[in-house]
Amino acid sequence: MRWSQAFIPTLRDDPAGAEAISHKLLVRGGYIRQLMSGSYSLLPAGFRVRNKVRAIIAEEIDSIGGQEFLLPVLHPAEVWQRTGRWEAMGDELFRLKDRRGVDHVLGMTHEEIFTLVATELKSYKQLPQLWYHFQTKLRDEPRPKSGLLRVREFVMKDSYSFDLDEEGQAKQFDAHHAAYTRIFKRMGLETVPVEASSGAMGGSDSVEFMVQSTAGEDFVAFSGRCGYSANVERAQSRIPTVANTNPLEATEKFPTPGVRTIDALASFEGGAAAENQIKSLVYIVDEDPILVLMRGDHPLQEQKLADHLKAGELRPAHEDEIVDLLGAHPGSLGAVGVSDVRIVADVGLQGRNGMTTGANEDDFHLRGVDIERDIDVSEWVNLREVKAGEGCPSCDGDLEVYKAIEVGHIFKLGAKYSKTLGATVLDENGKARPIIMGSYGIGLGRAVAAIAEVHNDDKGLIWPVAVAPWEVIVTLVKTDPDTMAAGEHLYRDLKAAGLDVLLDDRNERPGVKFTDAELVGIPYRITVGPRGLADGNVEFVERAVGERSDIPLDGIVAHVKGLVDQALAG
RNA sequence: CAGGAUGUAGCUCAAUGGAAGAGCACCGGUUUUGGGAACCGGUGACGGAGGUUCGAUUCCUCCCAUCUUGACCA
Repeated sequence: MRWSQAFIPTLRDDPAGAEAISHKLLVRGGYIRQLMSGSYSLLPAGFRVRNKVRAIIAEEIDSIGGQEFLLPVLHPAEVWQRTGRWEAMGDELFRLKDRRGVDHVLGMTHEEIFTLVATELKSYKQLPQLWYHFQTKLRDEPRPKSGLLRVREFVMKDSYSFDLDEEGQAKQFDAHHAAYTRIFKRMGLETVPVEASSGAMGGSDSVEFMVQSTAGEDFVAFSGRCGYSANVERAQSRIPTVANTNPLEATEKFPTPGVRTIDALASFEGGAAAENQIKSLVYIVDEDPILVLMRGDHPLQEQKLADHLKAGELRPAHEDEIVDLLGAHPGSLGAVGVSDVRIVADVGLQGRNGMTTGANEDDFHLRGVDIERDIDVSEWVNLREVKAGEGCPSCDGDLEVYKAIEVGHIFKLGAKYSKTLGATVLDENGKARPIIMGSYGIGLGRAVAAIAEVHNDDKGLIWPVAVAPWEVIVTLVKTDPDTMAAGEHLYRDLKAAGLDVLLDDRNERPGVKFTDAELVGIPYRITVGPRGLADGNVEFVERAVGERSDIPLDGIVAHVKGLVDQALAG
């Protein structure tokens, strides 16, 4: 490609309102342009990067037996209604009607449609299967942000495995795990696989591939000693046990005028330390209220609650709903004497007595509460969100918590979709069995952004060779006939060697060209000018290193080719 | 959906209740250049609808859009 003919609109200024480094640099480097919130056009350079990411993924998924499909984006609502996700997905699902008034959805994922195709599988002899496609997903995100990191329209590689039994599915899951590790490594991403919640996808085992980055939106709990890693949505931790104090024969109601918070009760005369309080939270789960109990100083991890309840929709109850249910306002709530509401309590409260909690009467609390004795707990669940500094659950080290970008996610789906959509095969005994499935996703744009987020400096992007839009740029420092001729020649030789080359033949000041090359982030630069040519040399710079060296013109192609091959070999 | 912020030229930003400016970009010309050069000339903007006012880009209301802080996901 000749830069003089190329559309690579670089910008001097950061786009207004951009926070994430990848967002700023991808816009400034001429890779992407925003159409609207959460929707970006990929410009030629951006498209090239994405295609390299795509190729790496396709190669690795093919290597574990993947077969590429292309399934529709427009789906009949009826299929989503059959699996219950028409309701479960809520507002995030784009819905539309056709001219006859029939409901349709724009696919946000493809479990349903792939499963439908899989209903043609009839015999265990046809299994296992591994199917995938790269397809646009549309999600009406509540809040798109950070450029390509969180958008409403994006291309995802999603694969789906089909097996006769859990054992076969486990193999495919492990194969994906390994393939994902290779994929991300090849594109220059250091990932950590973490235990995760499978959320609305519905599944059992679930592993997310995380890239540590302050631009990320997930929090990962990590033990440097043993390597334990888990999304805080799932993470466990060890905390010191709290000894019970002040047990009472029976609960005792006492006035607490104006006390509405844990802190206020802790500092209130006759109150109790946060660790000796029971925090009572009311949630509405798919229309029904439930009462959630936590130790006063423990935060609730909502996803843990949602996972436990297998909830579709989960939200804190509104104040009027709370008053209707318990007869008091938030700040004076408790579970003592409550019998007609499901009560889910955190395991951190098990065995506790002498606790203080709201009396379900404004301005009154109860002390001396023995949880097992006084509260009708329906189930004990781990609901606490871990904090940095707490003990690792699998070694005696401490946990740290860092921000991360989720670049890949793999799930075991079991028979959830095959059962409801009728994807069954006959086993050796001629008995129909629902196919056991797994699903595995990687967002292309997000991967590109994650790479950009990690590989940059104050001058711009620094693409790993494997995903760079061009592997090498030839910068003509002057556009006189001799330099042009030498540059053109070199350009042809580099291309003949199989390299992706960009020739900067623009009639611009050298400074402009150097700065642009650095912003765009091309890994290797060859500078051609009259000065060097007089000695038979060109100048060579590796973007990541920045040091210039003179290399004979007749050896430069082999030099660069060698470096590129080495980089691609990993 | 709730809180906060912002909407002025292609981009990044100013100013103003009374004829809207800059830098960069772009077009024409001079300059022919080893780290975002100079000069001359030129094109080009007040998100939308109401309201207050003699007069609104400015003040008010609503709408829309974008960004940002909280729950979903690749």
